[in-house]
Amino acid sequence: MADASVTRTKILNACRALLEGDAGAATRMGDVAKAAGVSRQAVYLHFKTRAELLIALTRHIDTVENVDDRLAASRAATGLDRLDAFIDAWGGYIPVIYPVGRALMAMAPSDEAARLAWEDRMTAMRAGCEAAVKALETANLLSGSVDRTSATDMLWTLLSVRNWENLVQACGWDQAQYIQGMKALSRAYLCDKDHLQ
Amino acid sequence: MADASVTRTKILNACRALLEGDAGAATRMGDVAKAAGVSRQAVYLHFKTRAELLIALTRHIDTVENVDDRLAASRAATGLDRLDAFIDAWGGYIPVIYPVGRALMAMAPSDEAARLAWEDRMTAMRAGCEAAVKALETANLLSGSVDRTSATDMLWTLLSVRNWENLVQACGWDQAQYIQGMKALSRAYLCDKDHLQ
DNA sequence: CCAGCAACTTGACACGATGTCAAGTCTATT
DNA sequence: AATAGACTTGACATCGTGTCAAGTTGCTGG
Repeated sequence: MADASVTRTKILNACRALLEGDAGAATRMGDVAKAAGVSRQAVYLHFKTRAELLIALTRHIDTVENVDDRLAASRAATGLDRLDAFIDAWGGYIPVIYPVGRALMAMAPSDEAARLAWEDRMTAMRAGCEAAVKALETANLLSGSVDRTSATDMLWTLLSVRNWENLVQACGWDQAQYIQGMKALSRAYLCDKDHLQ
Repeated sequence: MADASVTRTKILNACRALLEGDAGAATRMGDVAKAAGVSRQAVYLHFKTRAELLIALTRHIDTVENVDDRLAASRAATGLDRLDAFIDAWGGYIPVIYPVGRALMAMAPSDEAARLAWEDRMTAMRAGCEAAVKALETANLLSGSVDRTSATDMLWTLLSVRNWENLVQACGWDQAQYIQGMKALSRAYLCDKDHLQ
């Protein structure tokens, strides 16, 4: 399939490296081409638009970094463990997709395709939040003062990439602190105080 | 002073109206000019760049909407009341600056001036978070498991415009729900469970 | 009354990035 | 040797920002 083309892969890898570098989200199509050692047009032959390139890159990273495996662990757990496992899995994946995510988020206001693609990813992540909330509910750990939807909304918001960005990038938290903080935070909000161990 | 110029004010008001309208953050300099009933150049005579216009608009809104008065109430309160009052004040102000903030945030990745200006505002907001945390600490209500800085970092993150955007715009919460949710959330994280009423 | 200044208009233009187009080159395959 | 596919080259359209220069209008002080 087209996904296996050598050039295509070179472009994706070059793009990823640039997004992780100093230029970051400002990376241009020409920069990608140069870094991949191909012409600018070659990039357009594989990806019709910049948004398409970035979207393809998220999928490429998902594959290379095994998102599915990462998230599998959380699906096995129940109760509070499930919440923790999900935060470990997703929270641990954020730094991985962050560079592309950042670029995609940056162009979202002006590019419908980018916006939709990122929105889709976030909707998928929301399903994980919902499952975690359901697991809490099943274990009778969900606070009586929040319904399932609000709980999901809130957890989804708390685990947003923006919040990771703020804590880790702006506040200088390290990854472990972030994970711990998010576990404590969501637990504090979602669970009844007296039900906690 | 220049801030009083009729044309300048017309431009600011037109810009604000457009940012609050459908076009939103995509509002162009030409659109502003047209809406203000002046030439595009007139806009540039008053504001050197788009970023400068947006920054001036935030200040204009601050004045018109009395940010200072809004925040004054929270400065009088102590303990848990201070946290609540701050959330009421800041949380109630978010929808007001959101349209400009959104435009400023959208251009932040590519425009240093816009980034710095928004960062400054957020730093100012952080001071309010820090004061609220200090008030909790003074009242001996701050959880023993968080230090003052992490508590401030977290509260600052929770009260970010992005989180408001996510809950209110994406999840469809109404303003009152948002305020209530944030109060419950920050209280749950920041305060010791047994110290709560 | 008019000289002069300040604010605004008009229209052209440079720039930087995306995306398009057409023609040419290179190479593997048959 | 002909063909097809992948890539290159270089020109070009588009769009928004920001700049520039020359004109217009209206107010004001001498």
